[in-house]
Amino acid sequence: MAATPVRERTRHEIVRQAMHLFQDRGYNATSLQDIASAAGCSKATVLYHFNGKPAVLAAVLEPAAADLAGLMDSAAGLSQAEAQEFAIQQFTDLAVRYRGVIDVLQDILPVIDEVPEIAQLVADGIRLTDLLAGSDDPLERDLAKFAINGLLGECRHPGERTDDELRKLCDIALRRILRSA
Amino acid sequence: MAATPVRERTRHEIVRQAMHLFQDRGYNATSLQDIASAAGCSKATVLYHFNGKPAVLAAVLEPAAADLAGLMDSAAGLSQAEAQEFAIQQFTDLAVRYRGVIDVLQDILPVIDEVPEIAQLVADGIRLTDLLAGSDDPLERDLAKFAINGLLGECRHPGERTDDELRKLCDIALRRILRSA
DNA sequence: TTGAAAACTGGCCGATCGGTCAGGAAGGAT
DNA sequence: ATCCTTCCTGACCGATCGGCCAGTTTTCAA
Repeated sequence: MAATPVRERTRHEIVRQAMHLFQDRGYNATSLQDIASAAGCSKATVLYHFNGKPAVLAAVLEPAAADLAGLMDSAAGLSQAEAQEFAIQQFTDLAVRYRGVIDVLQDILPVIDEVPEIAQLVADGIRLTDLLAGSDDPLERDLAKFAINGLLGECRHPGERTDDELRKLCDIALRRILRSA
Repeated sequence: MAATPVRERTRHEIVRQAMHLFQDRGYNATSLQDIASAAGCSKATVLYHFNGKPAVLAAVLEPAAADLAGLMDSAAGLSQAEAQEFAIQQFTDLAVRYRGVIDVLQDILPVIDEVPEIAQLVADGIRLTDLLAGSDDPLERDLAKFAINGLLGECRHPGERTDDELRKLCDIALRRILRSA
């Protein structure tokens, strides 16, 4: 019965269907009409609840962005070595939990800086790179970026791998490339 | 001078400008009009020389695709260990030489199977993954895919790194993740 | 029951896309 | 100079996109 207002029910369904469509076809290839049809409402309704298509994207990414932001807060004050181990473990977790959402980011990368709605997410992602690097060495920082790119790509095609398989793969890959224990 | 027919001169300029635009804004975000304006001709001229937008993409990727195909031929008959070392060296070379072109692929990945014009390039890319894996172990094959994804992402933003820096980075990253000598 | 607020919608708009076509301009061999 | 081929273009087309708005339906507290 839910004291859930009508507003939240529709919003939630729109976000849910948008996530599925963004995963399947990518953000750019998904139209507001596609989202509306999948959610069982009109395109105008989508725009009634969200202030434009980028706002829908931001809502889809919001849970992951919030978790990442919290993760970054928790890492404050750790030593470089501690932070790297922390980042490997937590980011692997995050990648598995939001594997579908991360997939969505791939389609946005070329124009990610033109989407102000997710600026905080992008900023936290860059900070995460620093943590993963575990050092100020430019080479190690590049390798950390390399690792993140690899991981982003590997989260594609959900369903082809179980969560545990993906977790193991991410953990091994990150530790190999970052040369962590 | 130049036995170069008019045809080839215009075609070449279109491909050259298309490559730049695909790099800067991505394939999907580049319109035929953008390409035509940059090449100093009309959109109709672009479509006179190329049978549709995907054909322009195929022409941009053609040199890299040809080199990759040749590389795969050379690898035939090598043992798994030999092939892995061969793949690491040659693919690093290829990535550096065509760093801009590889960047273009990023924007196409979600719908790459819907572009028949570059099917051979895709097929060779998959075979390359097998070579890099150096084993039939599914984990190693996934790690090879992980490495390729990382490398694809790292070829972005040309100009931020010199060719030598990129070569070194790719070599180190591939060897770490593939645990090769 | 009623009336205002919230939720929702069909229809329309301007812009942009890839692509087509009839016909003009340029070039070269004769 | 003639003529045919190659090269090129402006105008146009249908489709689709994100977004907007006037107006209708639904919800719910009073």
